[in-house]
Amino acid sequence: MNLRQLSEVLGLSQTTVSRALNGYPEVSEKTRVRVREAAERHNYRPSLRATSLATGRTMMIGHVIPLSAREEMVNIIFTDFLAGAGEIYAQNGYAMRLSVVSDADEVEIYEDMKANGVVDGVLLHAPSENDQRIPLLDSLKLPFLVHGRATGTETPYSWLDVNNRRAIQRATEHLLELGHRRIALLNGLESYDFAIRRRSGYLGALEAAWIAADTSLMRSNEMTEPFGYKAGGEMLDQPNPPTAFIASSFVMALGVRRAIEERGLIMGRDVSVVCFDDDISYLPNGSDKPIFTALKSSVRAAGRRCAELLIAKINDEMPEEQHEQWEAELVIGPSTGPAPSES
Amino acid sequence: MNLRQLSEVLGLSQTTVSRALNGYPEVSEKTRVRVREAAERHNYRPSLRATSLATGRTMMIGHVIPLSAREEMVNIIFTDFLAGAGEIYAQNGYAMRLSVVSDADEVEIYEDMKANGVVDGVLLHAPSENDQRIPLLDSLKLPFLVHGRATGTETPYSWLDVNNRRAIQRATEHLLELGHRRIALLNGLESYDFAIRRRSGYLGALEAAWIAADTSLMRSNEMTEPFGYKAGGEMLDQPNPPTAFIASSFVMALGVRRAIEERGLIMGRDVSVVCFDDDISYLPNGSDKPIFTALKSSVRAAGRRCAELLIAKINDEMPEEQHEQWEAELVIGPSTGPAPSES
DNA sequence: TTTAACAGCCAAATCGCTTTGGATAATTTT
DNA sequence: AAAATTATCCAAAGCGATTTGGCTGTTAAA
Repeated sequence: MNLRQLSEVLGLSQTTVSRALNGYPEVSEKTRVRVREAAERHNYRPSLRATSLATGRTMMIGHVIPLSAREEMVNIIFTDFLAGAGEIYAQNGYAMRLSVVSDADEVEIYEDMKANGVVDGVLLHAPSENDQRIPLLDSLKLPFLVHGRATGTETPYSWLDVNNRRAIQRATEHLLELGHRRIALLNGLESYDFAIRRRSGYLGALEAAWIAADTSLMRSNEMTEPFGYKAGGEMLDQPNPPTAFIASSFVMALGVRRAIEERGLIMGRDVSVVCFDDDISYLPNGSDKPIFTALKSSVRAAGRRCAELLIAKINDEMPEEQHEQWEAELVIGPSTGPAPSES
Repeated sequence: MNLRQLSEVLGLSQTTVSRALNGYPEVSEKTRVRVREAAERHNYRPSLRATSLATGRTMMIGHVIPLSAREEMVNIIFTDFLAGAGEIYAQNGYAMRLSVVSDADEVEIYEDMKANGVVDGVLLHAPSENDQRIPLLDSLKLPFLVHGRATGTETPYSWLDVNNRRAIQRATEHLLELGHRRIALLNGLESYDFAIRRRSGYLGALEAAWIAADTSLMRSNEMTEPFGYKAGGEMLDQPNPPTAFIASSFVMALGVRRAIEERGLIMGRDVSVVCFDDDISYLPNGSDKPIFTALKSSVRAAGRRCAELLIAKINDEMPEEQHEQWEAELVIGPSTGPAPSES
């Protein structure tokens, strides 16, 4: 049943039926009720295809996953972030459009989305330093919101981000206060802006404590369990091993723990570990008591908020670019303790 | 630039331009080249909105996430499965449409999708026993493919599934061969069909070995790390604890391991653990050597294959319903060993 | 040489909705 | 009672593609 058929059944014009259903005032309350009832009775649902051609809106929000970033992004971020965003989208009548795309096509896909008119807005993930997608989206006049930030970008844009620098700085300070001097950083890929900021927080705290950074204690890679295990193990096997680790993700910290335990050491006594915890629903940092000392910030909540901001932007309810910076919460767990005295 | 403008520029009719670009034969090779070049030059891209209204196809495939299942589904399945499916979609010009929906609306959403015409097909996740969505989708004549199976459903439908029964049966047999007699099962939610099949495999193996099932050794819940930890710990604290565990997911097995180690026991010596391993990219069961003895089957590969099958179905290249059952591979790791002798 | 077949192109209808610009009747204002 | 509003409703023009049914010349068959 389409609009024409419904209007014929009712003996009304398509205009009136359309207006009645969409709540326009040029329709008497009596007919509106009559139309609503008929629509209900005949199970009429407007074709979104036609509506979007007529209105230019698709009620879809685009998320692009570049193939190269699959390992890191799809999993860590897309998992809970999308669940959060999806909730808000649903509440507002939107749906998500995910497209996996090879890196070479990454610029073109945004032009396509604009020209094709398949989405009303775009959520940008995991920006790098000086991310080219931002000026591109801006020039395309496609509403977008960035989850994270891109240092060095001159185009103004709206974003929501965790204060990554401050978070890791606090993690480092916490370890310094416990007397640690050899603190390792297992970071995410430093092509991403968040990882750059985290390193900067780490280096800042060390510098403030007059400790020279040791490059043998700094590694950066995809945030997987095996990388945490491997890099952590190698550092522990060094002649002058670290007494503490900062891991950029919970999953990496699991790997570090495995390396520690495999060497007969005890986490929290012999070696301390702090991690950044995105508060992943099915991999929580302990349900009752935490496993790791961590800087915690819910990526699902971020997804929700990003969705809200983007929808506001699409609806032109955002007069100027908005920025939201969240502070991560320091949760003390059993994985950190005083630095072992030198022996 | 739209079709009309392009055709005006070329001095051709819209019909001819459309046909030239879409490879129809009623166009001379000379004009086709001319049209292609002009399209390229003017950066013409057909509006998907208009195309889909005209053709009735949207080049989108729907995935529905019911809110209640968020914890379990979004994460475990959606993570790698979507990455795999997304790859194939991209290769074929499709994109994914994710909608998060509250349970009450779950039936209606499919009717909506059909009536609205927003997707060309649907991928059904995590079917339960006698899943009502299957007859519904069938009656709606919306092409769909089920990842998993739904026991008790009479409607014929196409599916791809792992042989869950056989997998867990083999896991159980492996432990029995090692001499274990008290084997615990930590299963996923048994409202899902896969969990029912796994339990059935477990019970079947026990029965074949003339061992009575002990309900104090069977638990079922969301497949999270904390649940594995909690249930595993409680069982170990029982007067007559199990000597081996079967965990329905890798993440749960991590929880079990934590419970084991916390009690000063050694996994693989004092207590054995086998798990089902979906081969999650960022949480692999060890990169070089496995952590757990496991039944392994890549959920990402399943995503890829499901996408292929569904696309074939949409394109009417599937004469009758197809079924594909995959066998999980038994990987022996250090987490299993002979049952400790009674003392 | 006539006729049939075909290659190449086009005008116009179609998909199903929204929205503009009236038209008509009822109501209010003068 | 006439004029000006206002409340309701409608016809038709869009959105931008695809596709049906024809209309011309050319070429091949009779």
